[in-house]
Amino acid sequence: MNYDAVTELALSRGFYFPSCEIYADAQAGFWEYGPLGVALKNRYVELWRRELVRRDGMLEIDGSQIMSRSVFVASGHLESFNDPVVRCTKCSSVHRADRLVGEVLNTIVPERMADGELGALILKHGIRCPKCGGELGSVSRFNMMFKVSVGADGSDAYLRPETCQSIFVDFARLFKIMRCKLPVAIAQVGKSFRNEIAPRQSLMRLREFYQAEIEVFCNPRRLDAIDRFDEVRDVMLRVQDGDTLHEVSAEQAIRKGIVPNRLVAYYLALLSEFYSKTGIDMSRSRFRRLAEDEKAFYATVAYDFEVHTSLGWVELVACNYRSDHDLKGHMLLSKENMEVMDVEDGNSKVLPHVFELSMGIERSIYCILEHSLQEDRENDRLVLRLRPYLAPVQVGILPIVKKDDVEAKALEVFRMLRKEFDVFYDDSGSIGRRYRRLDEIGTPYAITIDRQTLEDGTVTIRERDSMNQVRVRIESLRDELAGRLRPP
RNA sequence: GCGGGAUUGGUCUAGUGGUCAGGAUGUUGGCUUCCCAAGCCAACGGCGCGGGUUCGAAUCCCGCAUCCCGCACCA
Repeated sequence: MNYDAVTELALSRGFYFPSCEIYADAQAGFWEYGPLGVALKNRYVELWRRELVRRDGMLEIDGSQIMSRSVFVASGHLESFNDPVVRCTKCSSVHRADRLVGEVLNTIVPERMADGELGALILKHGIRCPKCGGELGSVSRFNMMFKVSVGADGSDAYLRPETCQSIFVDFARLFKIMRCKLPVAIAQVGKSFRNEIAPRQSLMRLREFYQAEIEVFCNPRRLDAIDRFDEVRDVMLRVQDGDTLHEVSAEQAIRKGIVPNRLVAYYLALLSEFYSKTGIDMSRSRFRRLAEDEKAFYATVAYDFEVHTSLGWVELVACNYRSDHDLKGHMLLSKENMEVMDVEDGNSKVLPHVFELSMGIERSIYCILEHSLQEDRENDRLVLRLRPYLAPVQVGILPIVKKDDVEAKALEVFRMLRKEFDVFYDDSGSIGRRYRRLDEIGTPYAITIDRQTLEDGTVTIRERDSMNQVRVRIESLRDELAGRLRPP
């Protein structure tokens, strides 16, 4: 389906909707999860834990969202998490100063060139507005971090612009107390905050959003020494490099040099296996290798996991090789030693490098919804074909008619199941109407209580996708449902 | 932030100055109904915010906000 259909479903059924919408001063880029959205998100995160955190033996932390100024001095965000811009004094359009200068002078402008220097170059070469030819103003910066003041004296701190900084500042302690050996991965789910200039497309570009991040700390001399690689050597990867889409196994990707080392290939494979279980159509996905000018300021090699939707290609996960950018920065500023021993490398001291998988949860949720929502013309219904283990409401409980004895029995079944499963009891409207309502929110199973139930203690389980029904005994319902709702 | 379009019950929408803002869908209650959006009765619920023009504004003007598209940026 498309963006409009997903948005309409989200608004009308409570997956997500704009924040503070009853007030006129509500700001763009903030959205709330409604009841169904929370449940879907929680199940998504649980699958992420299962397929990545537990599978790989990662450590998970939950850091604070407000972090001290020094963190972002060390990480480079205060310096680099912004773009130099110039505004035209005539038409007031805004341009990237570094790109403009680079284009006109036909050179590459160093990323960290000072604003004054850029301004001087603009003056010296008489660069004017490319749109209207007007005179350009002075170079300024827009930092994307939200500044907050803490305590009575109001000292500066910032809302973290990416969750991973918590992991980096905690690294030395965690490595010691958790008896870590390289390579080790530390994971975190939490909120990040970016003061986007133009938030857009509901869940796709938010100012406050969830990330699930994984930071893999590794010895840069041993990037091919991953014994776990054997588990994924046959996993197929779709890697886009320039104009070429390679569809290869993880093993072939290494042999053909499409992915630089086994460590990167291993984690791309884990990610690929994870996403194939979310219900996203993997034939509409790719790992796109980023060109030099597309990468974040801290990355040396970067792949974006992208999914094609009605909005075009959407970036769900940034996979960045951050080298020792962060640990080195924090080590220099904090004086905390971040070097660790690598016993596998002759007991040498090493400052670990980092490969990260930085996942946008809202974007993932959106893609799952768009790829799962289908119009079933034959049966005149809208069906959200979520994988059963991701569905917000897992089971509908429906008395076939509203009659005392049938209702009583249905309520009995409902009470029996409600603590173990997310069940929804519905006795209003015709049975077909109730099935349709459940289909639209992705409920995989509906249990119907009818007259036969009163006679022989069996109920029907109706499957959302096939609309088929089977009869099972009430006593076996619990096991039956648990089996059907278990992740693969 | 710039340019363009839009904003009417939960959702989709009709309505371009003048009767109680109409419909569809939905929701709630009732009747009917034993397997896939049936029917009947009743009820609920709306003009994004602020200012202006006018005897009178959902409708015209201005400002703001939000949403959508393009540019730019990004998980």
